[in-house]
Amino acid sequence: MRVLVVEDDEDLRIAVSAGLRSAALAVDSAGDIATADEALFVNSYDCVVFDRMLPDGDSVGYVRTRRREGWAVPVLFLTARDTLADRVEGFEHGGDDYLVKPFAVAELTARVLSLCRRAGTGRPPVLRYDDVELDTGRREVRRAGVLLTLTAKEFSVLEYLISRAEQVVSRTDLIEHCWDSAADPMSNVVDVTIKRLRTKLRRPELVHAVRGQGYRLVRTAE
Amino acid sequence: MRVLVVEDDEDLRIAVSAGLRSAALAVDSAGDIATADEALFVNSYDCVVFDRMLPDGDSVGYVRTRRREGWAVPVLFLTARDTLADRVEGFEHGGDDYLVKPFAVAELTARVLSLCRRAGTGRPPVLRYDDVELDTGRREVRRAGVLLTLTAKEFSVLEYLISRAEQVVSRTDLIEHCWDSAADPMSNVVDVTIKRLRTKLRRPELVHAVRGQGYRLVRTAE
DNA sequence: CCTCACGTGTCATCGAAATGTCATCGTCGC
DNA sequence: GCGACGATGACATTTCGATGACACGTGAGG
Repeated sequence: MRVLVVEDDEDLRIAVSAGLRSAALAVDSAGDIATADEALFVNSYDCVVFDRMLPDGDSVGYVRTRRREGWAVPVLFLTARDTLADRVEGFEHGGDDYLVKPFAVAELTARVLSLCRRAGTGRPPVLRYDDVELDTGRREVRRAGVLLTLTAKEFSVLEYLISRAEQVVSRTDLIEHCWDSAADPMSNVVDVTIKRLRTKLRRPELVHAVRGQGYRLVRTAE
Repeated sequence: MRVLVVEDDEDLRIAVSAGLRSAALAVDSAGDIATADEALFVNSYDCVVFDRMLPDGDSVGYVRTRRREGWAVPVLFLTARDTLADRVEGFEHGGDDYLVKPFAVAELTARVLSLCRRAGTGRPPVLRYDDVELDTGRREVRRAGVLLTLTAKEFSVLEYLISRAEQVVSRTDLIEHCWDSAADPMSNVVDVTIKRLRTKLRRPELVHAVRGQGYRLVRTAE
């Protein structure tokens, strides 16, 4: 799960990013609409957190424009109390949410996670593949009923793999969805993470390497 | 994102193309099915906008034919109100959409973007030829239902052959599509790969050599 | 403030699998 | 039967994933 945070106040941006990261999300951030627009163009995000007022304009207007083009990524707006009134403008449509400043980072995190989940349009909160169960809400993984302790990255990678069950997922896909833009696409982080995941799953064949293409989950009946 | 617009009315074609370009899409256009077919052959598009009636035929028929070959690019049809009735023919299947003339360009743009996105999320296509099934998402190939383990090159070559089913494909074509530019066009890599592919398919006659021309898939009516 | 545990990323190495090269053989069309 | 071209098997090379060791940063707790 990858999130973009757009907020001009640097302290707040850092705090929010840190909070989201601790929930196993990959976070990029921007300080204004122009930078955000660029990031949105280059990467794909599961959710965007927009401060309402930014140095180069009102983010609601920006989002509304993008929506007309068919853009559908869920957005959470951060509003100052005095701008609260015009929330009825309807920007909470399209599965969006808002939060009034000041707010608890934990609260924001919960909402962002909920938005990400909702984006999967009816995607069940507990993903399953073979004897693996991944509870997106509790952030728990069980294999054959046994609870495993996965790290944030491992969880995130497994979640993505399950959501694309049986399909081949390239390293690039994984880097784009589970790491933020600071990640080096040339390194073998993905390999290493997969290896650690395999070890913890205690069933290495489950995550199958497709030479030159990436990885895919396979039922081990083969 | 790259889109092909097929429309015989030049004014409309220009208007539509301009609208789509303003949404940051790369747009090519054609005035009839023949030209469109050529463009589709040469390039790959994320979406195609087809006028329903074209000087050289009904585009629905064309699309249906291509679909049978496993072609899966999403299509949006532009229909005149009086042909609307037969939309129930079912051409909106396979992730397709239609729009009744006259329409707002903004509306069209939104739908095209939505189709492009959906294409990304939807299941990747399964190509078929005779008793050979090639699942591009899982990177699996089955013959007569039996799962085969092909290498990346073999897969890529087979994919290309199926996408050009029954057509003669020259070695040069194959080198250009399945190898990177470092490949030596004088070597016999292609021959060797074809040989390995034949062996794994356990039905050598399927990939038929056309002396001096290249290779083609043939149904073994023998 | 120090230390320790943990998450995460980097690197070097190893070995298997994939790919390419080459020499030789077979066969198709004239 | 001849010659060109494709088929084939053996062998060489390259590529890529797996793996273990290690490095760095951070946060909790003493």
